[in-house]
Amino acid sequence: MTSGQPLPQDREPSWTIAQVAERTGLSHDTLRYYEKAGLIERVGRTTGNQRRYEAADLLWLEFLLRLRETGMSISDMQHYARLRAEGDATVADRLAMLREHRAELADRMRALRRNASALDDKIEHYERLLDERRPGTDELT
Amino acid sequence: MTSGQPLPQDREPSWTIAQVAERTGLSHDTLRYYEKAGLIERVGRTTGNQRRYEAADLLWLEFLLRLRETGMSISDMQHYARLRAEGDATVADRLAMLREHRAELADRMRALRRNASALDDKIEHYERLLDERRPGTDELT
DNA sequence: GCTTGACCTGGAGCGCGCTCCAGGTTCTAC
DNA sequence: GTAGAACCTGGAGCGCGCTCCAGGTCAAGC
Repeated sequence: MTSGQPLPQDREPSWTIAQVAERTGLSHDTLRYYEKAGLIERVGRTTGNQRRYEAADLLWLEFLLRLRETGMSISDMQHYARLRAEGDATVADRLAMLREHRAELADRMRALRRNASALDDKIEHYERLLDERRPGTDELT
Repeated sequence: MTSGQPLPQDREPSWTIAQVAERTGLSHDTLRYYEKAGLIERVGRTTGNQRRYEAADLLWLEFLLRLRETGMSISDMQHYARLRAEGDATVADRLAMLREHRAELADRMRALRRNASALDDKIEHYERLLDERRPGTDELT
């Protein structure tokens, strides 16, 4: 009867907050803040109340970071996280959120491309302007 | 001797702050804030001290908005505006700033594309998941 | 057992980019 | 000339997304 329950060494691997911070690029404070804000469900603890992140926590964090990097606000991520916590019944709602976010992202990317090419024009303009001002450089070589 | 100096009706067109706000999508407060912050050189005034924006002001504002929309911070825009105010001698510096900004923009756009396609995968995954859960819908029609 | 560094909590503070406010002046239309 | 809308200034306030702090507890190596 020593092997019915998972023994300590059978447990899935877990990471300290410092390791997760290192890996995600988030600070300790930000990780704790995300948990306090409800973006992450309460992370498992040691008997001494220290966080131990598991693989699933890391996957979720990576997804959150993708949302953040594509410009989703904390409050929208909170909304998404709440839906997720409610389980499979909210899959359609989450899909709708992702589709809307994706569409906004497409808009922003279009705008960025437009602005980027306007910047390119300006840069080219400055380059020509500088070339014209130092015409001797070439003639002397 | 009545036509040597530009008469009032010869003046170039100008716009009130409300018209510029309407046109740029910025609020009155933001326009005043940008001027106070040194992003815009002091705009011309009526004798009664009310702002009258001219064509050159609008062009510069549009350029600033392009920098802002591509993620440049106010303090970097202040730096750029200071260089511009110093005149042609700073063209090379401004070009360097624009090139760096453009490179950062390219990086961010690459990251956005990566994240966008990861989002697309997730969206597809949810779509399949929903389809599988309601297999009857098709069979009955 | 002790030391030292990592970790905990609740709550205050901060930098950014505006936004709002009070109290006053100017412009426009009648 | 007057009413009402638009504008002015300096400065306070705000929402966001963290970041820092104080005052403690816990864990790992010696």
